[in-house]
Amino acid sequence: MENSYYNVIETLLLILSADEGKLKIYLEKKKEEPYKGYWILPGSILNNQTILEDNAKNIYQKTTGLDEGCIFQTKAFSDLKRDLNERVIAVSFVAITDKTLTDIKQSTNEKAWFQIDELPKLGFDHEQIINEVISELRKKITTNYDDMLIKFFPSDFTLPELQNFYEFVLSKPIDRRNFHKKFVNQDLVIDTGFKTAKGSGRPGTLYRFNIDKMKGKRL
Amino acid sequence: MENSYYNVIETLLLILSADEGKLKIYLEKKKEEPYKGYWILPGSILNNQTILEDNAKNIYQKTTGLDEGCIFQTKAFSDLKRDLNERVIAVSFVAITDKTLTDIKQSTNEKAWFQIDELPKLGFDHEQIINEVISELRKKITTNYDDMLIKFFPSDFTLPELQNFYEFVLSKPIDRRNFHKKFVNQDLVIDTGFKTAKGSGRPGTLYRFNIDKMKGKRL
DNA sequence: ACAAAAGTGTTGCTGTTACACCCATGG
DNA sequence: CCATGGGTGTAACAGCAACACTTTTGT
Repeated sequence: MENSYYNVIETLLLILSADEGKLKIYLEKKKEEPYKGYWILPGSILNNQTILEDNAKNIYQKTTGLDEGCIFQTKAFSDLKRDLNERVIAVSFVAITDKTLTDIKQSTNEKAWFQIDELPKLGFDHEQIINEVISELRKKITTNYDDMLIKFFPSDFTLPELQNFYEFVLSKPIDRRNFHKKFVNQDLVIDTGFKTAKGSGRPGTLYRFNIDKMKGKRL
Repeated sequence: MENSYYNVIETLLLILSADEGKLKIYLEKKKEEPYKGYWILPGSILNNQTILEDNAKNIYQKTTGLDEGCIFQTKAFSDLKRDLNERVIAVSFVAITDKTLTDIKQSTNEKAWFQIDELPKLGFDHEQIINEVISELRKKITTNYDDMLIKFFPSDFTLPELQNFYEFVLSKPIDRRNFHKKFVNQDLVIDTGFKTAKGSGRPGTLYRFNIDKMKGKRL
């Protein structure tokens, strides 16, 4: 590999969702060598007539079938040995999907969702990329920096569900009464009037975020 | 320009400093066409045997003469018309320098420091890049996210000096007594025992950040 | 009736806000 | 002695942390 000012760039997508009180990521199983049988992030090589954002959106669309979505750039990775042959620079993006889109949540032999603390064997440096990006993201979610917590709950949720996710991301437990009080007393959530139906135990109140109060709110 | 999977990448450096209570940026004046006489960010084309971080460090070293420094990656810009000929992807980095390094602060015809709210005529899309990156950074400084405020004050400072910078970045005034109390009462700063010498008016107490208390502290 | 999950109240502490006067230095 | 800039106290309020029991549902 000779010295050159031309570089190969790929876009990698971390498709995430708050599901069952966990932070989950979508991965695909590699069907051919190299890394056959390993899991990888969806991605695509960038051509010089496309901007990074469009490349990321295209992957998102092809992968999930969704047109809209919260997608944002995170970090560029440029280690010389990232790929097996020439150096490929990866620009990572995060896409956040609503937990209620259960149709794309079906696991098959080729694609599946994983809790970010239970990742399978990953190809290339994708494990490192996921860890770096998620580590940054955890801080943003738990402080609601860039309104990141809101983005994971665009539709209705119960406070225990929100708390489970929050505790999972924060990796430590929080007092339930204080958590509840904070959101209700400060009008950060709005009672939809609906309750959860199924399951044992008392049904939970379904809330949604009060965007006006929640935007810019620091947790 | 034909379709290809090879891309040109440049690294652009935003060298910043908290000086005289303002946030300032280092710029260079372009001596040749295109954009002759306009100001631009220092930068360098990336070759495929170098990682982005090293490229940024090299620019920093050549520009400031300093070996060490707080440098971190911010965002990649990939608009098709960024450059005049083929599309060049810019990966921006921020470098924060100590305000006390006054020797590199000397303005010449070719290089100078500007307050980020008083930028000169800029070449390429560098104004847009600066605005985007600084807009993100302002939020981090004022909330001390990623300990960003600390990074701008590695050495001694007076509380009024810190407050001036803070108000400049936040773009709104703060009560002096409350600002003082916050930092002193919570032991976020340590009295060095020294005072400012020159100037009219009562000398100010020189503090430095109490790193243990300040790390992770949210303002 | 019991198991499972959701809901709630009080108290003390800590930090925030709003507000006006005194102190140390140089000229 | 005056101009300039730095340092300080208090009271009302808001949010946070620590604490255990009751309510609603399904089985």
